Order: sequence, then C-alpha cells, then structure tokens
Amino acid sequence: MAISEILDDTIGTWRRERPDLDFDGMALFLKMSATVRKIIEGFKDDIHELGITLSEFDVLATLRRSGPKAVLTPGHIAHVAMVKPSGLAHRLAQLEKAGLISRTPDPEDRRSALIRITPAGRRIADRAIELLAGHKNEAFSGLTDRQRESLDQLLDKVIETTDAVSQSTHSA
Amino acid sequence: MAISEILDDTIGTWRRERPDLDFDGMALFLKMSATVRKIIEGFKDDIHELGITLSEFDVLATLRRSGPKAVLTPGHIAHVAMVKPSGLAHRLAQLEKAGLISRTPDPEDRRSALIRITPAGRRIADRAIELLAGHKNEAFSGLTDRQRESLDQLLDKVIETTDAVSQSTHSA
DNA sequence: CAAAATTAGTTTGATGTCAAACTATTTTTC
DNA sequence: GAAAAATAGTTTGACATCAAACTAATTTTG
Repeated sequence: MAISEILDDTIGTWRRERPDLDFDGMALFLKMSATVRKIIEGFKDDIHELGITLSEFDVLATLRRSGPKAVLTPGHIAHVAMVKPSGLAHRLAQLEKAGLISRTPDPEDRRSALIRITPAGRRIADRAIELLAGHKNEAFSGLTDRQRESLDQLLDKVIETTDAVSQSTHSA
Repeated sequence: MAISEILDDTIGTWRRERPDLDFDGMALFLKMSATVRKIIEGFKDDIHELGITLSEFDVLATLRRSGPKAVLTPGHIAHVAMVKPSGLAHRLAQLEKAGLISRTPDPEDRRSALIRITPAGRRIADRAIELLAGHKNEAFSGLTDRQRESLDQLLDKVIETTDAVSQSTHSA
C-alpha cells in the first residue's frame, strides 16, 4: 500500500464509522504530516553518512548560517531550532565532545554560555546544507513556480490560524 | 519571535551565507514541517487528558475505524500507522496492560497475534477522534473550500514526487 | 540593599522511534 | 520431506524530546 492509499483508507474508514464527524481538516493534516515524514526519511541517511544526526545538524546549521564569527547562547539556539532547552543540553555536550562546537562561560552573564562552531563543525555543516538544499528542491520539483508560491501562501494562512488559536489559549 | 519570523530568518541567513545554493525547496519544507508541529502541539494536551498518549491513540484509532469487530495483526497496524514493527511492540504491551486492547495468539499463524479493541478502548478512541477532528478542522478553518482543495492537490503532487524518488532508490 | 521573583541552563525520568539482532514459525526449494 | 529462505513479531541499544525538578546567577521589589 502506497502512502496515498493508506491516507485514503484512513479517512474513508473513519467516515464510514463516524459519519457524524467532519474529517476534512483531518485529511489535510494527515496528508501534510505524511509528506513531511517522507521528505525527512529521504535525507536522513545522507546526514548520517557525515557522522552526525539530524538533531545535531540543526544546531550546527543554526550556528553556520549565523555567520563566520557567530556566538550564540543555548537559549537562542533552542528558540530558533524550535526545541525546548532541556532537549538541547545533551546535544551540545555531544557536539562539544565531537569537537564540532565550543562552549565557554559567558562573562557578561554567568548563568549562560557562548556557543561557537569549530572549523571542523563548519566543514560538516557546509557539506550537509549542500545535500539538504538539493534534496528539498528535488522533493518540490514536481511543482511549478506558481504552484510553489501557492503552497507557500496556503501554509502561511494555516500558520496564521494556529498562531491565533495558541495566542488566545495562552492569554485566556 | 513568531514562527513565521523564525522561518524567514532561517532562510534569509542561509541565503546570505550560501548564495551559491537554492533554498526554495528548503523554505517550503521548513514551513510545512513547522505547520505540522504547530497543529500537533495544539491537541496533544487534549489526548493526554483522556489518559493516553498520541502514539497509543494511533493504535486505538486504527482499530476503532476498522469497525466494531475488527481483528488486526501487529504487522498491519504498524503498516497503516506508518511506524516500524519494533516501535509498536511496546505500545501494544502498554495498551494491553491498560485494558484498552486484547492480544490473542493467531491460531492460523502462530508467529502472529490478533489484536482487538476493548469496550474501554473504544470509548476512549471515540472521545479522542471527536476532539481531534474538531481540532484539525479548526486549524484549516482559515482556508476556503477551494483553497483546501488546492492544498490537497499540491500535497498530492509532492507525495508523488517523493514516492517516485524512493521507488527508484529501492530498485536501483 | 536584602528578600523575592525571574531567568538560563542542566539533570532526571518518562515516552517514543528506529535499526539490528534475535526467536519462532511458515514457506520455498531442490 | 529436509534444508534454506523468508516472514512475524519482540527485544535491545542508541538517540530524541519534553516536563518537572534543580542549580546558579541576575533582576526586581519594597
């Protein structure tokens, strides 16, 4: 069974069993989620061949794209990488041990630390982003420029909606 | 920083640091991935309040939507839930312990097992799918019917492309 | 300026996932 | 029909992620 068949079956059987519910949003979500998973699967191996995990790449990528002399705090990295600080601590320790980043105490605020990418880390990050950019372009190569733009705008609208929902939840 | 700002910053800084690469596909992927994560976040708590995890719900949902007398094998559940069989074994044990599913040996093939949902499991699955369907519809409520259809078709195209890629990889 | 509140980051414990090794059973091959 | 290959599922080990508890330092309050 191919992905699209599994998705059709999932929604189809739900509609049969619970005709009282509306599964339109669910169908879109499942499809989008499966798409993302499929794309991730496709480049996981390439990253592993470079000797790092996808999570480690996230950190190296954040440092690399911030410029040659970037000095970031764990808090900033966690925020832009969209993980909780607790999920980052172990990764930073691993990357430091592997010699791909350096961690020094922040003299301005001794609760915090200064994270820098090393030359070795930079080399791996550069190689990895070349592979990834290529992979992602391949994944969307079936769309015309106009279709890509359309997809981009539709996603913006969905994000806007979910942002509004979570905002109202937080402030309630 | 809101999600869309993080995404813009990520792609913007990459373009500055690596102007030799094309980040168009990457931008779409990141946006889609962030959208999925955001939607998942929004209903995780609701599921937890029912006393199950999202992964456990996946299993219960597969059984529930397969009809009142459904009898499924672990292999089938793993396939349609899109997880590896190894990732399923522990979940099935937990669900059995919680009394939400039953597991009996398959008399036809003694390597396998027959999984059934219990009345308690069914009650939880029904309550959960009601919450989820509502949540998902909310997430896409900012789109018109026409836009939803458009999004659906664009995702189909992307899945088609990635399917083609993974097929050629497997058969090479 | 001292006490209270906040903030940055880490550690710990629970859950989730997969790959690889393993067990048990069934099917295929010769 | 016995040996070899394939299949179903579980176990184990490595990694990922988060919430909650914790440490240490800074900022705010009164």
